[in-house]
Amino acid sequence: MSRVPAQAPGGAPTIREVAEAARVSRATVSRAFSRPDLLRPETVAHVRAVATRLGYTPNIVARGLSTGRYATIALVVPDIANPFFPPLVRGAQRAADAAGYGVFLGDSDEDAEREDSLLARFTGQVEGIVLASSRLDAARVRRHAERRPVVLVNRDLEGIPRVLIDPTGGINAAVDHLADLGHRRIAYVSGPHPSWAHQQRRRALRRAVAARQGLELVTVAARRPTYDSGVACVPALLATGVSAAVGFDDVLAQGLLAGLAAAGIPVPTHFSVVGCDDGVAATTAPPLTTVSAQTGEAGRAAVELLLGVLGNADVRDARYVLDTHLVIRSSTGAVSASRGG
Amino acid sequence: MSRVPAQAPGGAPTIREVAEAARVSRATVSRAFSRPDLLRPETVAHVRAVATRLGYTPNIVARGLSTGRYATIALVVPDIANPFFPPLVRGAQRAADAAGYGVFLGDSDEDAEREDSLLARFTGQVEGIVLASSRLDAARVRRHAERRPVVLVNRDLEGIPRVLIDPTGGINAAVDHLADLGHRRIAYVSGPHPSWAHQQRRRALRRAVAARQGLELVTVAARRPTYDSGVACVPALLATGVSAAVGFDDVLAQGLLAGLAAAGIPVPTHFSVVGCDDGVAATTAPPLTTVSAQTGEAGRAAVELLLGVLGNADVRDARYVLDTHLVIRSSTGAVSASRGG
DNA sequence: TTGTAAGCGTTATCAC
DNA sequence: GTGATAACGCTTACAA
Repeated sequence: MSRVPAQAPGGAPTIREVAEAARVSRATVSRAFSRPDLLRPETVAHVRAVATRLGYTPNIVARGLSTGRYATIALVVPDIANPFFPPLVRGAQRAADAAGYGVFLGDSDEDAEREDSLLARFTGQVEGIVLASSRLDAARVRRHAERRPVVLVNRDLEGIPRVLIDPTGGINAAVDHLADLGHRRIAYVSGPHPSWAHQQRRRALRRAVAARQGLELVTVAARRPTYDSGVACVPALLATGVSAAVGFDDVLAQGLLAGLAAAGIPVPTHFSVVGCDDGVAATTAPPLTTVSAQTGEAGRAAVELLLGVLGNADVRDARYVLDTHLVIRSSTGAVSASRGG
Repeated sequence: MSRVPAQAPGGAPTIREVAEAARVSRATVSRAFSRPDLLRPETVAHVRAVATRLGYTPNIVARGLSTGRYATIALVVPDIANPFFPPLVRGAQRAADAAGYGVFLGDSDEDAEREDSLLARFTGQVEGIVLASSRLDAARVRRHAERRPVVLVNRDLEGIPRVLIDPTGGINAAVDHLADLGHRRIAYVSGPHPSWAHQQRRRALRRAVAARQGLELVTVAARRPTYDSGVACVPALLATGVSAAVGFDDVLAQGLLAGLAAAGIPVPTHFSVVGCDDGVAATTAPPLTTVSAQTGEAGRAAVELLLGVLGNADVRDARYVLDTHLVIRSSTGAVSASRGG
């Protein structure tokens, strides 16, 4: 067989060349890297020296083919351009890197079919998969989880390890905060209905409001969790007569801020807005009071959970819950006379 | 030898099992997928049917080991959390996916050493590399380019294919725009000195200002291209007595906006701000007038260039230049009486 | 402690 | 048109 050498340009040296140069067998070279404890120290030193001189690095792909350990995981997100994900991706990639793992990134573009085909493709070449805010139905997620270890982020499926961002703490604090400021009627500007995060946030809000005397919650449906959609929601929001709103996420809340400004309603003196995620909240105008989530930590935790599964740790049904807290900035204030709840 | 099977959970079928079930040789199964034109149509159909029944998919890693074609590229960025990169990553991943390639993502965390080690790791398992806004010195970039095909984004090294975002068009338009509004003295709030993008923007600004009568450019050094740094720059910016500023990027410009607001300077009536990139410009308050770059397109183009190189297209010294244009929003206005240039 | 050789799943060469 | 078989680069029983 004579094909294009795998390491085409530069022709990276193989284990065989190192073996010949060091006058040992290929097995010995292999062991000098993967099981040095089995070799005489001098042998290890000698082989390593020769390898370095030749610029040899073990070929991870070939090793993977032999051992089944590809040292690679996949991370699939619905939309890397959504500010929620970059910190998560960063945390995940960093944790993987620290463990010597490479990360395949997949962007499903919010599309279940696309996500499905990305996963099908990855299955053959990764050891495990982190699925963040999956758009797949439970059955399909489980199907993939049968073929490869899967860790979910913000999706709660029994039997599949998952890291969940629990909005309860932050939402409770937000409702307390708004109540303290004198708000009585509060709106939730909703997220995408099938989203786990949306379900959780809505439920947490309902409970928080129900637990406090004299508060009322109304829901305003946003078309999509985008800035533009937030802007567009403002008339409907104002029509409800509330004096404060909690947005599904920061981006939506930022749109609310812009729409309110356009409508001539000053924030926070005449209307209060709370965001979620703390992704862009620090840089809005005014800076958003928001339910802060540890997004990067979620990415990190998901990867560590996955590595745990791969290392046979019995975390089959792990459920790692990250809590949230309220960060008070400048988009919330005392209820005004004109719009008191 | 009896090790953990490569496709551990679920045990994906191999080419051998399909061959046996279909009563043909492994070679025939292989050809049914990679060179169906060499087989009788009925054979192809039969093999494919059996494969489907068994749930067989060719193992990309094994194929890669045999052919040297891993169907995988690497994309390395300095900081995925910087809003400039997510659209680029998205464009790149999409283009790669369309060509059947997987994307390894690396985040160098703005650190050259880290970037170096990421690249060392990727070299053995990818066909080529896209290096966006590399923090590596030219020598090191070239060293990597010797081992694997590399395409650069926003870095201009002769002999290495690159896609460049040329700020000239947008900057010229921005200077015209500001001049038309009556501004005479304009500040450039600078980016990181070693950055190619910064060098280009500064040079384009200098030229644009020099080409027009009665304009003057001053430079204000930002510590880093961040929101906070933009806020912190405002006193120095105001001390220069200019009436308008162009920020290195949108994030920095957004900080300027916030700092100006905090200083009680209304934008755009008393001060004008222009950003760069058009990453977050549409959602600032007020919405930023900005030099819009086709970030996603840059990612797409880089990948296609790389795939071209891999397909032996002779683009060794390709230099793909994307131009920019000015998007006028609400952060620029006529110079005020009090701060006229 | 080290070497031999089989095998990971695929493709390419060469027969038939 | 299809089948043997060696090879891709590496790891790992098993022997020595």
